Amino acid sequence: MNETIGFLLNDTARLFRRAFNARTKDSGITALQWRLITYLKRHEGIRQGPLAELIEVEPITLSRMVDRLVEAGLVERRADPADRRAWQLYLTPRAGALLNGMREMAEALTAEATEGLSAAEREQLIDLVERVRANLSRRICQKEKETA
Amino acid sequence: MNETIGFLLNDTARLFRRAFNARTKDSGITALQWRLITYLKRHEGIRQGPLAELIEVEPITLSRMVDRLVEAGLVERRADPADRRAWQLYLTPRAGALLNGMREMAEALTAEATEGLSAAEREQLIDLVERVRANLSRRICQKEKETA
DNA sequence: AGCATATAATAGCAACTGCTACTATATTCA
DNA sequence: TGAATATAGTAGCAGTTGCTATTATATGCT
Repeated sequence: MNETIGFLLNDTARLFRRAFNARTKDSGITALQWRLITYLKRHEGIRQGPLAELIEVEPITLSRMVDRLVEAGLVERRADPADRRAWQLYLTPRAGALLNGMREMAEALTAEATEGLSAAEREQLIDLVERVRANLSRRICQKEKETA
Repeated sequence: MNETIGFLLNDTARLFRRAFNARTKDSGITALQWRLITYLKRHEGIRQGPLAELIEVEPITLSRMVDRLVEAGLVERRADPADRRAWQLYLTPRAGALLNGMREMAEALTAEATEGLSAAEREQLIDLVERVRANLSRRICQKEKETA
């Protein structure tokens, strides 16, 4: 009732993260690192800036996530031949191996989290949250409107 | 489509937090601190452990959040006369003053975030996310089942 | 060519989060 | 009463996140 949707989302996301991390404790990879890797798999060679924009985090946040993944031997930074300021990001073979083991667990966790929801309700949940995300996302990018 | 509900929730919650914090930058209070204060307002005198359980964070997480709020002069720790290990938490008058100014902003932000959603859809969103949260919450507390 | 501006990435700082381990106090039970 | 156990809270460590400022390089304009 007096529960704000923002806090509700935050709580739920945190519980999700916690459950995910508890299941991957031994593999040494966290929920968010796994997510970054799944993005990277579909955009190999991407530079940090565009990747940060893609997942909507600040460049510095991505930079440090990449730091850890490089240190863990899962991601490789290669100098961009066209721009000496930039890095291109690539997965290592080790990351690919990890991905396969994770997918199953992630799907199982998603199933547990949405237990009791019908297929239609799951779709609706995703649809509604996506619309909220789009609203919030749009709001942030409105800084660069005035020059148009 | 291949967007996991967990990551979607996480993203949306993060964007929400970011938007909230951008609006309260000058007041020096963050989204999560505000949330803790709203809980505290309804449970003055509560001890840290029960409060942590209430908002489902680890005791140490709450402990450090309280540290910051005490330092900011918004919360007061008083020794529990019945248990010398425990603290009772109280809001300072300054916190009450802050609360009033925030509520309006929070409601406006919620309205922006749910723009384009009908009243029925908003209710459904909250209902669905609450059910997911309950699933995740239950799953964590299952450690202490076997002794029953 | 040379200067002004923009961009890619990072450094410092701080808040949020949780795991494990620990201290201090309380409770239970022999 | 005294030892074993449980509980309240905290310390250390590490990952995630973003703000502001900075460095290095690229681009645009004169």
